[in-house]
Amino acid sequence: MSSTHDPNQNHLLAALLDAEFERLSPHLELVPMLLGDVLYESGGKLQHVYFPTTSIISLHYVLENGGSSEIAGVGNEGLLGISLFMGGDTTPSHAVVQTSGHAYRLQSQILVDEFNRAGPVLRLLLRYTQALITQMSQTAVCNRHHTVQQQLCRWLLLTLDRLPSNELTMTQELIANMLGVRREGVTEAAGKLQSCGFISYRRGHITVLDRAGLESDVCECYDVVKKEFARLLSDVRQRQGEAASSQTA
Amino acid sequence: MSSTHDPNQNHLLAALLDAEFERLSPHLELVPMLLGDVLYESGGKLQHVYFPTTSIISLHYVLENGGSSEIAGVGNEGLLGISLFMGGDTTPSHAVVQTSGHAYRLQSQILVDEFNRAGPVLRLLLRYTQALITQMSQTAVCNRHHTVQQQLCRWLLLTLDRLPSNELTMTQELIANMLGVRREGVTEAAGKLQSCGFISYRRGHITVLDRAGLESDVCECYDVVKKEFARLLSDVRQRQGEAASSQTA
DNA sequence: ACCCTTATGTGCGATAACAGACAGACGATG
DNA sequence: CATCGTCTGTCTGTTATCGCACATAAGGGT
Repeated sequence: MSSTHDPNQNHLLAALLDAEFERLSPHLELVPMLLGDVLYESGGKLQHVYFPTTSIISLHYVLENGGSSEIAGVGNEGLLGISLFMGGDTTPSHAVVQTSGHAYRLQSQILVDEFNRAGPVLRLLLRYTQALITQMSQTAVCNRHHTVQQQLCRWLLLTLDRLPSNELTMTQELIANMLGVRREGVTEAAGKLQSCGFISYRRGHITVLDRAGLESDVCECYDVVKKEFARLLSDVRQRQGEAASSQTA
Repeated sequence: MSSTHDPNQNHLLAALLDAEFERLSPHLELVPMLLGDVLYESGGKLQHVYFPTTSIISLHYVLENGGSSEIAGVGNEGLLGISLFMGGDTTPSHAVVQTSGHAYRLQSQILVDEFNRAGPVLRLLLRYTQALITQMSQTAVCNRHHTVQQQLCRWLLLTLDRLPSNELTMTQELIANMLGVRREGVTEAAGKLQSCGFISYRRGHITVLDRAGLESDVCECYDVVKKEFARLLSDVRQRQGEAASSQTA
């Protein structure tokens, strides 16, 4: 990874047909994404859509009392900014960079114009949106029925799938904000995972040592989301059959 | 309500322009919807899309252990079957009739064809889908952070907004399934609301006596959802400027 | 090498919701 | 009017998570 950047690192961009890619390509702008960057707040209007390559963006809702929960993450499998083409321009959610890295961005209007051609790009983006809906829905059920530890496993695995390495830079406090639980709850759950040998961590860095171990602890929600993404998006990897098509984990 | 049925009772159908409505109208079929009817299960394929008029449909996810949670409701403000035009054909969710009544249905292909014209219908349906996304997201956060009683208030108000009367036919057991909590939890919360004089109930029938009372107990989630629906869909009430445009409660 | 910010560990009590069991009471049905 | 299935009320104990307070430690900056 690292030094060379390529739009194909984003699965949606990689799935475009040549004709569509050629139209968009001149407008793609590589931008660095830094941990904590706020891309929009509730009701804010996006100037760009972002196609992450090595970064991960967290979509979450914030309550009046300060509580919050992540409802979905956006990594190299997707894009940030669906409200632009869905027609609402804004959403009540917040978008924050959860993992530093890069993304390609596009002026909103460029994507909207392409969407309005009502061709393959529209169909691809709508399929992605449906996969995102599944992720949000499953998160809702998971919030209700599963333990913090199960949810931590789910979150770790979903994050891991979007990263090139098995190490993530992330404090337990931030994870707690994502999951909408207390920091101490994450400390406890992470401690158990570490004593099982599944992960090891030190001040803001988590290394996954035993992916299978996490998978044995995770709730079904992880699988549901992964399978739905695979079903909706795996067969659209159309252009340049090359590169890692490891969508299904 | 009752004896006369009119497609305009569904806000989405009412929002169509004359030209689009004329195309779809001959294919609309009025069907009764009975409490408990299963319209689809996880992965099942819909033959029709449904535009509820006096019925309400619950979308929920079911876990392997039998637990479940409603992630959104669909009443006269919307339609059931977004996965058909989003491109996935199916979703992992279940759809069950929550309140008996009627709906207009349309052969899937008819709606998909209309959607593919990429005209006003596409734009309307996508705006509705975005509103639905907000509802799902807010439900996810609400599941995490708010008490059963607050969620019961939210659910009662959202249901009430879709009904012509202030009485709903619904056992506490069914409500518990919707909210993803125990039946006893609903009994307790409903008991408090009754002793406050906000509602009264008897074996499967709940009458809302003091709507403002419920609104004073509800969490912010109700307002967020209502306002987002109003923002996204109130200005699309295009055809026949008549009728109750009381989208905003 | 030191300090000092910041991340992590841990120990309370409090609370909301769960799990299961059972009593009572409504109201449809015959 | 009597019966019986089903809905509702309530009790017990248990558990997960919260909320807060504070101790410890890691590691970057000067």
